[in-house]
Amino acid sequence: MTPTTAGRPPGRPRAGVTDAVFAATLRTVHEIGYARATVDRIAAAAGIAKTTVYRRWPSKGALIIDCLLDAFGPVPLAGDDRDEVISTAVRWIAGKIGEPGVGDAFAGVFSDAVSDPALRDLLASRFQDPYRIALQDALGEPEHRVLFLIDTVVGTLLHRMGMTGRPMVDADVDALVDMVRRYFTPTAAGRRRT
Amino acid sequence: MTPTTAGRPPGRPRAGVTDAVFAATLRTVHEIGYARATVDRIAAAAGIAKTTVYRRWPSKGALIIDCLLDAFGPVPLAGDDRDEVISTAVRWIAGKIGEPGVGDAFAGVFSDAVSDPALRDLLASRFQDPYRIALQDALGEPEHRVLFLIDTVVGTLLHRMGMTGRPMVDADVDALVDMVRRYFTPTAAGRRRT
DNA sequence: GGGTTGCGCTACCTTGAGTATCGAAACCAG
DNA sequence: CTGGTTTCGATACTCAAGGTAGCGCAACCC
Repeated sequence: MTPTTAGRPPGRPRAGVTDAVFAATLRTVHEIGYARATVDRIAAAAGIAKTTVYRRWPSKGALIIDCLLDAFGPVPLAGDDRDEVISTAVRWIAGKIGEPGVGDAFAGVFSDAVSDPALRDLLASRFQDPYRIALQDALGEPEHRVLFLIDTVVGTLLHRMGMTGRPMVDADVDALVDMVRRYFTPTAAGRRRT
Repeated sequence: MTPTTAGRPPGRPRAGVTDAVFAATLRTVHEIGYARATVDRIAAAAGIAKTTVYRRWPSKGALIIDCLLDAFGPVPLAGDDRDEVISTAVRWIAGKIGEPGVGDAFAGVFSDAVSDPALRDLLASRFQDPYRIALQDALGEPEHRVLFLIDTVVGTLLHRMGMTGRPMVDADVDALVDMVRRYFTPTAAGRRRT
């Protein structure tokens, strides 16, 4: 969507602030934690007014979800077989959650979503579903198996993040990869190496 | 501590309200969700004043943790081998989380703990540690392995609870048991049955 | 310059956690 | 029965944060 395309609407054009807001969100969450990262502070960190944030996103949760979508991007589905696809995907999400601010923000929205059905729906439809569908296609697994895989991997990573405040260390990520690989690749029990 | 033991202190004795408060907590959380289950409402459901709750527990989080400790009780560690001990323990916690109100309350405190370091410490020391130590003893595994086991099992169950609002169905609990059993009982890859 | 829309600012509403205060109630000792 | 001590319930309050409303001004097009 270049600025000159398809009949620009009248009036003052919107300032391009989304990138600045996303960056400010992750930075603020990383520095002072999710709870203290209020919309006010995030807006201030981005150099704009709180009201401008609420003109773009209907709620704090929606902002964080969009921020996470931007931070995560599409899931890499590289690999010759399911074994490798799963390993790659698990390591990818573990790495993303380990990036400064991302894990905290993820755990934070998830937390808020627990007791906010509207946010839960948003999280499921806008965030989880795209990855779920991509994984179903790549793995040829039914929906409930992929949902179980996501519960396992994301749940484990978030639980560690939530209980310790830090992302999972590499050695435990290796263990996680190993565990889900063994379970989802029936014949992989014997071939321990890539 | 019977009432007549060891020099009762002067003044009006405390009313025995903890059981009523625990019951009211689970009931309220189950009926209207964690976020709307305010301390005010819980107190009202228990038939006492909010101030009385705060005389017993220093924060809402502390109340919920005590309530969960009461609801969970000690982990059953039955079974002849590690394989069975793990299965029993996993099914036990899955069942507890499935009880009305318990899973919601658990997911709720966990959520709050994510961005509240004090509550996180409380959750780790008062709730997780006793079970972790009991499992270390029963399984003869080092601390980091048991922590990984807990992350996996609890994380998966809470993620499902958080994303769907409902506890995990039995078939998926079976899958979870299967997965962690395979990983934590190296020789179990061959003997698929109990 | 006129029309239209976005921005920053300030003030505000609401909810919920947690605190302070005060009178009344419950217990014991004498 | 009275006094001392502690707890209870009720009310009122503070504080933080999500979210909203309104206003003056800025930026764009014609």
